[in-house]
Amino acid sequence: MEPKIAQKAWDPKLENAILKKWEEEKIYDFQLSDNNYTIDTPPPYPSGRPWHIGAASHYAQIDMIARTARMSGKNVYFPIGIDRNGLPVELYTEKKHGIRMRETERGEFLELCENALDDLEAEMIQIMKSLGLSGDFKNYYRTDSEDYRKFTQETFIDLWKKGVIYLATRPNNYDWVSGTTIADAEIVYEEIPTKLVYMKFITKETKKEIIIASTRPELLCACKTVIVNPNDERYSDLIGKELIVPLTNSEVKITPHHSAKIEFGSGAVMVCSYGDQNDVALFRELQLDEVIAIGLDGRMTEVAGGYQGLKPKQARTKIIEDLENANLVEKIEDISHRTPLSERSKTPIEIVPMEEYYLKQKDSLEKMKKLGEEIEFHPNMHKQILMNWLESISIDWPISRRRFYGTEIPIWYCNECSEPFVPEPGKYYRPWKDKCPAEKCEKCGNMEFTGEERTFDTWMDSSVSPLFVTKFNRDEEFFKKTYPTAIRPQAKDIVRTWLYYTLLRCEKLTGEKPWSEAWIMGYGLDEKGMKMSKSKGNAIDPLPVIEKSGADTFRFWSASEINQGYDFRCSEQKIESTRKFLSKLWNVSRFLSSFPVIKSGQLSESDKWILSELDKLISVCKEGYSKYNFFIPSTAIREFTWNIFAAQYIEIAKARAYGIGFTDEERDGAIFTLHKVLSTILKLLAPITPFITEHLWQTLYSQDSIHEENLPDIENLNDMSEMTQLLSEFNSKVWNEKKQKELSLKDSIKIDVPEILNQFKKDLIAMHNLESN
RNA sequence: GGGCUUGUGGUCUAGUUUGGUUAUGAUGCUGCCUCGACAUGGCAGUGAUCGAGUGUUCAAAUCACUCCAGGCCCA
Repeated sequence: MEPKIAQKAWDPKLENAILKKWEEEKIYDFQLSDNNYTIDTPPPYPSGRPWHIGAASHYAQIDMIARTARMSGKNVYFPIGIDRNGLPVELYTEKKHGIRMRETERGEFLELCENALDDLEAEMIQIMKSLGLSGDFKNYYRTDSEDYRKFTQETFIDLWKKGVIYLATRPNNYDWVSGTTIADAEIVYEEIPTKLVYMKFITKETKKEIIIASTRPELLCACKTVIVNPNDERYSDLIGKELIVPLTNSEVKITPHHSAKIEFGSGAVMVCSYGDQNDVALFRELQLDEVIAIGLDGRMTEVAGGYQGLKPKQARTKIIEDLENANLVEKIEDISHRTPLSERSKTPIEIVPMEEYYLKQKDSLEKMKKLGEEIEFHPNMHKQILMNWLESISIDWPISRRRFYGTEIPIWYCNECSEPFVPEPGKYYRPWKDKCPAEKCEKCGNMEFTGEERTFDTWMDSSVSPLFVTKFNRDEEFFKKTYPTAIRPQAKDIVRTWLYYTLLRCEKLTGEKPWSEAWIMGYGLDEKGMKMSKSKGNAIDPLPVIEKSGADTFRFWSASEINQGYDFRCSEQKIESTRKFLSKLWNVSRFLSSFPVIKSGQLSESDKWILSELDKLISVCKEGYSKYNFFIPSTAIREFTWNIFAAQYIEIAKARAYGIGFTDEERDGAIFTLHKVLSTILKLLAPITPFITEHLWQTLYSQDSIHEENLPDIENLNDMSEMTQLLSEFNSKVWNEKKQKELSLKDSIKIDVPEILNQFKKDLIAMHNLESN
């Protein structure tokens, strides 16, 4: 009989037609029911070309989660969104157009950002679609849409009213030339020659001289402690004693701290507000009172006494002079110092306390730990990232940014008394250009307002994704039936940001956890295990890879090569070689397509054996799927299909399937079993490789989509797995002997079937053309 | 500098939780083979002192400690 499948290999080009069919038949459309399974899909950020191949792999696996749930009988809600707020697009736009954000009119700059995002987004959507994501593309959302930003603002207003948001002045990176705070990403470091001044401090009790080296002597007035390494024997008897600071004559304590390097300078370090980021950390850790020595104008403040009004560099020259005149300098070394500069103005940044908005989090940490305990993590080890982070949180969350492309903070200030006005929720507010909705100030009656120019930290937007997709505050029934969502799939590098902030915000807004499970994926590295980056030139563009090898190949590679939660290496060669398995599956199907699909037959012992192996496979796969660990089913299916089903069983059953020397009932047993095994394999594999399984399923077994089927159930058949190795050893033995005697495989040979394989004797004799006893 | 994590044939990977024959599978390489699904195939072979060291034990890839190298996040 002619095979129904004519082509000799799986052609990835067939994927396009299948995609189109799925779209036309709307098989993944979501209708609200009582059995909803909501995925809090990560909205990817279009930060530049090409998209990260690790991210593409990540989304392929998220789709496997959706398909697994769907084939387990759940009503899957799989929203698709794009995250579009934040710094990267601003930097991308500045570079692309050769402009500067603060020198460009705000509205104009926002438009350029939006256009850039549209371009990058189009490519990401194309990749997600061609990967076969069964998500809701028709209603995909953007975090910079009016709707989403309105929602972010609403949740902020809610929290403002609850009193968990406050303004506070804390140290920030500050570029006094362009008058703005600087994100860490905008700092560049340069080696700059500077003077290391060895100054004489005096112990209060014994009047002993202690030498302390610093590159920032102008900050003596802001010195609050001196640290020494606890292992530094020179100072061990001075720990806890007081020192007199030169010139200012204030008193500070000597504190032990591991960050003091014994070999640098004199080993004793003065801690000032703020010489560098280490000072900030120490002030926080040791709970010191900060002194503001440098103001927003970039000049020394009144605490600097006689140096007030000077720029730090001028003050430094002057203070060194004064120290030398007072004989308070031991020596001065010329050194090269790694200095943080503003990328923009190329001037050294200062760390200056500035007023920003904060969201309270310190008082919620115990609650967060409890929720963290309740959420099931896949793999469980990554729960530790969250727990460790909760242990180390020491300040509240600063949520305001002095940037343009983000959700605006919806606040106006009275020009007269500075009283803040926070509007009613329900509208999208842009205070930098919109008129204040209030007629007059509630406090003083003044009618003039100034809009807030700052935007939110981008995590303020992303952290409400589960609330946005479940229509919190906008569709009560929908929300009730979809929240808390089922699962949060995400990458491991943003557990401390996205996962944590989502937990925090959702708890504060709803009192509940946002999801029951969290699924954490590792990071995609290059083939040598190094981080991929455009500058290193080792980034792999996923689009051509998917176009060449096909989405199923890419997906099967992702499933079978990536151990759950661990970092993984990406190599084009590896991806391409995965295709061999799909080819094997195709040809097995092609062979079976020459036999009719029948409902029953008389099962031989070999049929019972393969069905018992199949039963074991089902149980292994379902166990893997229940943990959303696709490595387990993909490798188990490959092993079974290739090395047991194709290599052993098909060869054993082939002669019987052709019916030569067997009764019709015996023949039908083989044909029935062949189809039963293949159709089960296809269903088991459908969540991982949706295209080829759909094509084969519809060609061989049904008009309907395989993705509307359920995963097969085990039948608890008698375990015959001890036969598997015996059969394959016997078959190898026959094949080897024929080879040694230079016989063709169809030639007859005299070998006895061993006693233990007696039950398979008839099949084995026909298979090998044995002249047997 | 701190926290978490990884290190198994040329390459990738299973096994480490709970120590126990000859360390799993894929890929690569070599040789042979067109036998009625498949040369994108079949068969056979090659190849690992399990990152290094020390310790515990009758027994260590597996447990403990130290070191080296990579990754992620935070300074």
